[in-house]
Amino acid sequence: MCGNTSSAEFIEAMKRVTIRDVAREAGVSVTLVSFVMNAKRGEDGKLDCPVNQDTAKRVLEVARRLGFRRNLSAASLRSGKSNTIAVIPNDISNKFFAGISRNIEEEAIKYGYTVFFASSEENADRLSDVMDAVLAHNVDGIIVAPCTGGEAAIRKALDAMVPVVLLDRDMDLGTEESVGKVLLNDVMAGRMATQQMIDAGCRNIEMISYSLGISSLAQREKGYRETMESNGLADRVNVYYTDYGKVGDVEQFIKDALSRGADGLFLPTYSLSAQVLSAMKNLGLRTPEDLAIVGFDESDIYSLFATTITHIVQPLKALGEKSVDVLVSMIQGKGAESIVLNPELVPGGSTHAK
Amino acid sequence: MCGNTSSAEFIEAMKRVTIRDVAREAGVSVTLVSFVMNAKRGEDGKLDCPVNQDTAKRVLEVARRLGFRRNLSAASLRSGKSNTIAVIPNDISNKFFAGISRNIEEEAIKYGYTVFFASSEENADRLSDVMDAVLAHNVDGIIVAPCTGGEAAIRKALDAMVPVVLLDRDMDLGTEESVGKVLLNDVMAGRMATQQMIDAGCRNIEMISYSLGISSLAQREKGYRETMESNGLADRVNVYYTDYGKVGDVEQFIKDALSRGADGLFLPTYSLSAQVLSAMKNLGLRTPEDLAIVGFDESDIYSLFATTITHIVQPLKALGEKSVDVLVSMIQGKGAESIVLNPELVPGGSTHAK
DNA sequence: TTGAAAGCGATACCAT
DNA sequence: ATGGTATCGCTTTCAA
Repeated sequence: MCGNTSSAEFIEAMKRVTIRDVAREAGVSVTLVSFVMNAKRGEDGKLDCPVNQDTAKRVLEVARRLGFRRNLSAASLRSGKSNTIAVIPNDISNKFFAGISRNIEEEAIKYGYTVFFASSEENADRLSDVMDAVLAHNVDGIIVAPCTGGEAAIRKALDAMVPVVLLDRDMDLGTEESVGKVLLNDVMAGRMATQQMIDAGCRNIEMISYSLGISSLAQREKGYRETMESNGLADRVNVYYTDYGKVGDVEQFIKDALSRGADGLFLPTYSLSAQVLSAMKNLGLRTPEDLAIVGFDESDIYSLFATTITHIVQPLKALGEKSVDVLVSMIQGKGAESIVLNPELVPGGSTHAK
Repeated sequence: MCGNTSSAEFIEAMKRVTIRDVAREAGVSVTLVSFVMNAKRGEDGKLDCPVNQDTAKRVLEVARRLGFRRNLSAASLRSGKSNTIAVIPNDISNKFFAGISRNIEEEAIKYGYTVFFASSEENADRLSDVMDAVLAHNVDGIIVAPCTGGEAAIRKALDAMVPVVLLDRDMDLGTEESVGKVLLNDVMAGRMATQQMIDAGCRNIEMISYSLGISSLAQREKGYRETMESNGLADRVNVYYTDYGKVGDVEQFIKDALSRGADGLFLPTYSLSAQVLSAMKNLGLRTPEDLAIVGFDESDIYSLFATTITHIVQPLKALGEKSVDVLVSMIQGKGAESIVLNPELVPGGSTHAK
């Protein structure tokens, strides 16, 4: 039951089973046990290490019987690697992250990495603390969706020579060459959304955004502005900035927008889309009759609203996979790549021509 | 700029700064540095360790200048503690977890713990792997929302003497006494939902659930059955089970339910609620006229549907905080507590009396 | 208040 | 194919 411990009173006080215990019990050296425990299985099921297959089998059996579990702290201390990567989204509870986390995890497993998530909660100080924690844990690499003011925190990782991949949000760190990037073509997203409404006959298209100072929002806005300009609608451009987390002022904005003749609205995030749809329902407004709408990210709300809502979707699977690919190749000493992926527009009733 | 390293070519090859480097540079022993680095600040801002305040300040200053960062692998190896707890939700991208993760994190920080998240993705094998990973990382405790068949994985943690708190879902592990629990009063949730529809005049109330075999769903169903029975509607009880992740059969079920006279529907999870609302919209059904509805968990969809939807909300903040409280007290050697919290019903138009 | 030294449990180098 | 042993960076007695 409990290996060579015969008296029940020892069970409670049982110390952790170490590689030495296994070695002694199996009659081999710790070196051998270490080899066996770290060997990956070849496609034939055999262990690909310089150890006799029978010895290996015996070691494995003893380890299982004794309940051996590798102590990663020790391994990491000695080897400097932990086979662990950290993922730090700006907000662990948001839509974008919910959709991408699983893809990241699955891709990481393929490379043999374990993934831990820790949230910065859109707060630079918190990001700094989280960064200290993951660096203290000797992670081999970090995927981060940085929040405003997070430069210093990210530089910590760079100073510690731990590879970093920026996901979803770009950032100027000075030492660009050493940072990987996996981003959405946000300008294109802004263009697609705006053009869709123009094609539907809208002229006075406005936009609501957050005053967060993050690249993705700035780029989506850029796409909106460019498209308005290239369609001769430069003078109709209007962007309203609300605070992240603040609720309520969106309703007033919509009323104002309508009173000045707005006929279309671009919403560059899921949460803004949800707020606006909710406000429109409260105000008894319909889309596209009263206002054309293009939202962002995937959600049940787009199909549940009275009219289905046109929205921009991000290639979450590709974003997740690529961020891991880029990070792993950096861990392996290759250079930092930058990848930009294209969004897609899912047409709905909210941009039907009137 | 870089401490005592004067030549630029050394910067690239700079090894990790250790406690010894700090000790040498500050002219003290490593013991002292260790004391200082681990000291917590008292309320007066002074360090509460047996070290001269001036010496301490000097050490701190040197550590900062050299860019010292504690190696948690070494600390954890030596001390056996990591000041880290792991949270393993059944699905990192689901509604319940999204709402609770922040509360868990904030409560953990109060106790000085770092938290890492890792998802089991509703899969027992995956949970087993994740459990190996977090145990290898020497976490001090684990909060887990177990998936079906996860007993063995959880027992691993128990065997390793790492405290475990079951969140959201109960589970029979044999050795009950050593497992903490923080659960919702799911029976009450089922009762509240059902009673609300009965009060609105419904008689033929049905329920859709998942064939997942998890306690929370079973208990919610129990509450539904009990309430139907105590209202003399035992013969009207009908529960349809769909597969988690499967989409599409809900629409057919609704049609069937209506054809046999159903007038109310209890949806015990968010995802079921979303599926049903979507199906109802496709079918052109209205609530409460065609069917009364009670959904689960908080979401934008409940206010965006043509009629607002009555739903049951869980005390996410309390669930998150309590799970950490219970875990920490277990880490401190106190006994395992079991806590059950009550749900609330948020009334909406979907259960207005007809 | 301070320091010397013994580990914690792996890995990795060097033998054999 | 296998074994001996010196580390990795920190905490933790025990002494001074």
